[in-house]
Amino acid sequence: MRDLLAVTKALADENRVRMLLSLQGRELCLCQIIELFRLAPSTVSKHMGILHQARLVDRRKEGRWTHYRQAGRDAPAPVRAAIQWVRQAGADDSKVRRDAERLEAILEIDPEIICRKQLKR
Amino acid sequence: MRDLLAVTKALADENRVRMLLSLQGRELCLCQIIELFRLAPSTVSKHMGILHQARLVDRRKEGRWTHYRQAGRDAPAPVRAAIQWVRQAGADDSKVRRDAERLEAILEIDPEIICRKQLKR
DNA sequence: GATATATTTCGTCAGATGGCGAAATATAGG
DNA sequence: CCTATATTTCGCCATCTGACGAAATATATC
Repeated sequence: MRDLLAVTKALADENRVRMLLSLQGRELCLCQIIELFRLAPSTVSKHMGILHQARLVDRRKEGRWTHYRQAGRDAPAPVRAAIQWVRQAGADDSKVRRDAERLEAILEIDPEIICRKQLKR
Repeated sequence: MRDLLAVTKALADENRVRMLLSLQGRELCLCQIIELFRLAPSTVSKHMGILHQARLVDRRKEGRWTHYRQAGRDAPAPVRAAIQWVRQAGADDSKVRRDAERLEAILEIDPEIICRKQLKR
């Protein structure tokens, strides 16, 4: 029940659902997610922590950067099923689609530059 | 996104998940659910309302009684998928199992008698 | 229609949650 | 080791949520 609720609670927030879906097929570093959603770094970090604790996303640390991606084969079956469900249920949502579009633009920019900009705010 | 979040928020509470799973294969009237979870009638009613609004449960009014059951074929595909997911993810949870056991005992009793008892509290 | 009763709605309260900025932490590079 | 920088942790505040009891609603029965 604890694991189940960790997943459902993680998915019970719009921003977290959109963050999870923005990791479709690729890995993103925190600053890219911050840029995509334009929320405070601390807020995004907390959200990703909640997704991570529910095992919905994997975390990879590389130097100063933290990369996140959707949980893979090693995740528990119910968690993988949950990701599949969200993908289907959110597939043709307009916000999700617009996130994907904006993400394309962000991926054009060198992450180094993105982070510099964020400090100035 | 609204529909998706209605479902995940509905499932982000332990009592609601257990209530949904107590409707496994059968219909229950509100007073039976109240008896099973020993929460205030108003609380249970609100929970069932949230599950209903997310379309996870169907509601059938018969006289003074309201019967609830898991959503069926007419529910949207993502909702049906969500129910399947919860069933799997909660299948061998100890609380869910104990709920099922206690429910068996409650089903032995005439609902009329259950409701009378509840008024006296 | 008056009464009993099953459920819902409303008002309230305590605790959880999401947001932020400031401070702390960790690591790369001079 | 000192600085810059990417991220996390902490403390705070506004809002949301789940719980209850009281009151309102709906319906069966007298």
